[in-house]
Amino acid sequence: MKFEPVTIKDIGKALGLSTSTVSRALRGSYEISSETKKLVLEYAEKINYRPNPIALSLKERRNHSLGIIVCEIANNFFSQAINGIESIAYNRGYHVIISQSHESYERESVIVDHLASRSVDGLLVSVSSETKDYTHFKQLYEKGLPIVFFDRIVSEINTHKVIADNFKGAFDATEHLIQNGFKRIAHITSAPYLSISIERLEGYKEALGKNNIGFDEKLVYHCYHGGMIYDEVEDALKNIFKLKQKADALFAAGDRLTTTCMQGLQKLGKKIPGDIAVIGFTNTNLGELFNPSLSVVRQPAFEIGQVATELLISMIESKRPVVDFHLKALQTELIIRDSTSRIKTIN
Amino acid sequence: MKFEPVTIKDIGKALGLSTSTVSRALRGSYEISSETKKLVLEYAEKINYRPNPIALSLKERRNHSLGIIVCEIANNFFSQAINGIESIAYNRGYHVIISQSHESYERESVIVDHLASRSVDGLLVSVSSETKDYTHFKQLYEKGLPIVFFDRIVSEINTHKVIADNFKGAFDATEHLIQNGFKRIAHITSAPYLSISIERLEGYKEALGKNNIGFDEKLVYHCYHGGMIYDEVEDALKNIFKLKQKADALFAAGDRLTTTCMQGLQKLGKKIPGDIAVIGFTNTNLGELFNPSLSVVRQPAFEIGQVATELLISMIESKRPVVDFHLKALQTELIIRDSTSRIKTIN
DNA sequence: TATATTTACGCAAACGTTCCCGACAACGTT
DNA sequence: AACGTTGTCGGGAACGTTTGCGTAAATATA
Repeated sequence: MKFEPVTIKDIGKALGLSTSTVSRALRGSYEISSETKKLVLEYAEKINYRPNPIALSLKERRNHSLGIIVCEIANNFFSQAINGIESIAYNRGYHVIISQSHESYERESVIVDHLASRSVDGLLVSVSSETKDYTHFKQLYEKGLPIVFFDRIVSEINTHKVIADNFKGAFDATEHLIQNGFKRIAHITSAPYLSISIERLEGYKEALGKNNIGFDEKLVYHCYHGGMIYDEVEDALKNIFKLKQKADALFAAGDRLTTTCMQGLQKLGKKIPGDIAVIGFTNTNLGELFNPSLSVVRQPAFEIGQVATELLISMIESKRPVVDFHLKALQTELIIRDSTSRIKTIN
Repeated sequence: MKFEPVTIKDIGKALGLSTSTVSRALRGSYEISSETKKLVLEYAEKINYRPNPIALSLKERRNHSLGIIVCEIANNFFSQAINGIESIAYNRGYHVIISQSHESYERESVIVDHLASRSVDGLLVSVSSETKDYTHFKQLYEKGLPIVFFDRIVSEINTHKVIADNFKGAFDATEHLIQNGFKRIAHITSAPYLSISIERLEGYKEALGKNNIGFDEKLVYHCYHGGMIYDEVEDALKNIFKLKQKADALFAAGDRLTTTCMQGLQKLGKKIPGDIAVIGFTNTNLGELFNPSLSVVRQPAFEIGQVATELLISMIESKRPVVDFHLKALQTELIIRDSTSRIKTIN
């Protein structure tokens, strides 16, 4: 099938004008007589003329489009963040191209390449959990492609970064558990080199330390696929219950991780919070429907998307090279429900 | 900031060759000597040359990109469908541009226009719940832009359409309720003119009829924003409980609708299934974590996305005008859990 | 009336690529 | 020796748009 849009040439031909005149008339240039302008405008309206943005992109070397790379859109945090991104982008006249890495380094590299060569004007990225090498980003960035990292950021690239205050969020979650009487708190998190894992682990440790609870490495489990692979999570869970000194609570450090943990615990027949209390970093708004209702640390996903996008667009539209970079950390919200309630009975 | 990619001209200049020679060498044309080819290829590799797809699009009047329009990506059905779309698109060399209508007719028109003028090669769309007028689609379609509708389809445009078997899914859900002893089955659904609403309502009626239960209009409620607006749902729920002849079960006909109903019922303090049994059309995979675990009709979202994409690409790549259109209806899956279990006690 | 200024428009190049066409060697064939 | 082949390569147009420059006619100025 072929789709033949009408061009500026068609208008020119129909009206006996040159393309330059038509172009100028369309833009309302002062050097076109008002009659001609009117003529062109009316005709363009009539035949429903739309400028070809491909041609414009070629000329201006600008696309007015933003590339987004996330691991998965079927993830409450990311779908909310994307809504934030869109809300800003569209207002500023930018289109948005979303791609999913599915936590694969391989796919991420391909996507980055593809997006860059498609001439997106900038990139908004949360790196995949498999990514340890950042040269694919670095190369483009050094060539001048604006990139803003959000959520999972990369420290070795000096650009704007937007995150939730993961340290504080993790600290709050852990301390909440401690205050409710839990002492052996397991921590299931994503790949250890991921910024979010590091930050959240630190917050967890800090809360333990502050409350005079020793840090026990055997209570920390890394699921390299962030909860996307069920067995990874179930294995971690099984290990937790195999410990001689049993864990009495669980802090899950990610959206999918949290829900997958809940599924795993259910499958293993564990009572929450009787056998184990659970709190998770998740942006689901279904937490109150769960059995038991789920205590969560909620990230301001929408706002993170917004802030990141504003920063990116400011980079894109900056005349001079940007040298002053920000790391913005937005506050998380602790929502306490039944999955972490204090155990009343003594078994 | 500026991003200056290397072009075919740069290669030509560096190697003392014309652009045409370089172009041909890159494509491996037979009329270029193998030494020259090697020279060009190696140099291109060295400086990391990437062809500019914008220029290609301009030339070929093809984009190798597909536009997707859905109401919301933060919706289990759609995010899964999008995964299906991507899985096919990327394999076939197409990029995917996702846009959200947020159930607004206004936004939908703008997006359609924008996408079309951005020269996507085709459109995959599930219409917004506000959309009653389809001329924005028709115009483009008649001009030759391939469009495939999925999920919420529009009957008056003759093209490929891919849906779940909504009739059967609704029939199964309703009959399941009936078989479990429920007789006054409320039906909360989306805007009445939406294809999915019509099909599901028909299935619901059919199941009632087959089981000799009279259809009562007062049991059917339309939430025009498909569960996106909480109050709409709460109002419907309140009405249900105000009925003289009380409803004993609820069939919710959408993803967001189902979860929002659950939230509403919780807020109203209703016991499920004691006060009212619930089954919903939803693709959440968290149904078993709910309290009570949720019976659902699951749509093959991923497959729907795949099939729709295959059909779209076949339209795009077809040499001759496509005249033979398919309506594919994929089977739903009934997953029975506790929210519809037979009531044992008599209050 | 001759010259300067304004008004209103067209020409052509450019963005990066492909591809038709033509050119010109170095051959082999009569 | 004259011709046709073959193998390599370059020139230039085209895709749709913007924009610097040129220019003709119309008007204003001297």
